[in-house]
Amino acid sequence: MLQLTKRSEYALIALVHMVDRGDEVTSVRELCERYPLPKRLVAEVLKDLAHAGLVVSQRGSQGGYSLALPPERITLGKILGTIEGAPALTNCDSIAHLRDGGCEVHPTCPIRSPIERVREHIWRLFEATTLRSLVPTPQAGHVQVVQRLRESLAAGTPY
Amino acid sequence: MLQLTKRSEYALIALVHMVDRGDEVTSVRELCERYPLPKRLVAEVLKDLAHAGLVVSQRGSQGGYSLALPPERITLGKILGTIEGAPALTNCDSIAHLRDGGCEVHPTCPIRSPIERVREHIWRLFEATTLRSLVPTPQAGHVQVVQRLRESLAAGTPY
DNA sequence: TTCAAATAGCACTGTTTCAGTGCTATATTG
DNA sequence: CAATATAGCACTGAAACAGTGCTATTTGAA
Repeated sequence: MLQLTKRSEYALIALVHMVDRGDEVTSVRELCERYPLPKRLVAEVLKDLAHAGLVVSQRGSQGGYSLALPPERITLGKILGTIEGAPALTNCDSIAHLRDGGCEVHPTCPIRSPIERVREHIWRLFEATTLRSLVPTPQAGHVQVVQRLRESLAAGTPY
Repeated sequence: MLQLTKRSEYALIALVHMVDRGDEVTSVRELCERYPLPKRLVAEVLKDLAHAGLVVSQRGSQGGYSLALPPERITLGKILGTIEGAPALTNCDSIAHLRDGGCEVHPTCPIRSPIERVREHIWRLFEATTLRSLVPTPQAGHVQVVQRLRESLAAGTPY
């Protein structure tokens, strides 16, 4: 349940790898030599990340991808939003559905607003989680996320 | 992304409705008269909830379902776990996959343990969210969830 | 007793989403 | 020019999901 797609998984692997690489470009070939990933699919994912401005591409021989922003400024929310689309927990608040005239169950639907709060909390977690904090070695990222969550709770917002 | 299934949505609608009903049984017909839901599918969902012990069924005429536990003791985690199966964010830690010898990418996979922490945080949120707190009218539930999250953070667990 | 209303159980179908691939064009380096 | 990369677009097979068909069983009431 609530499973991330393979695309998101590959995106995270690639991005974390690029953090280690620093300014050097990372090619799809390099990624697939280190991890057993399907080359063409990883290429598609990286194209999406480049289109979203999270990575920059260098075409041609010796080309590849590198981070477009420092890893502290790339959030898990932005990554997942790019690969999997806008966040939604129930079908009520999917953008496509709202465009068609809103939730059919609403306003009698009793779970819409409460579940939305849960969704928003998860989304805040994703937006508070930086790419830097996903890299195992430095511990600073984790502290930062906990700090921001504390602030979020202290601000009085439910959940 | 991270969309709940229709089954989970129907389960939540039914359970919230049962909170309002109190000790009186709620039939599938009653639910589908109030909300525009597919009757047979809602019936399947309620059967699953009954099998998991979250609701008790009363067969025969004038039968239906009612909560097997007070709404304070039914968690969102238990509900979603029942309808959608065990929680997993990446494909690495799906139970079926682990049974087949573990993640193919691991141990070179750099994102396994960090993303697992995110998953655990979301799961804790689900387990800290009671059915009572999902019912709009009383505000006590929300306070309770925030309190439990504060305790979780104060205990020093990351995220 | 008979009937109607309800759950129990099981299997099936059509649709959608997803993982992965084919193919061609374009850019860059040597 | 040739090799190696990304850019773009479309397609296929498989899996998950929404929803339905059908029959059996239980219960309450006429």
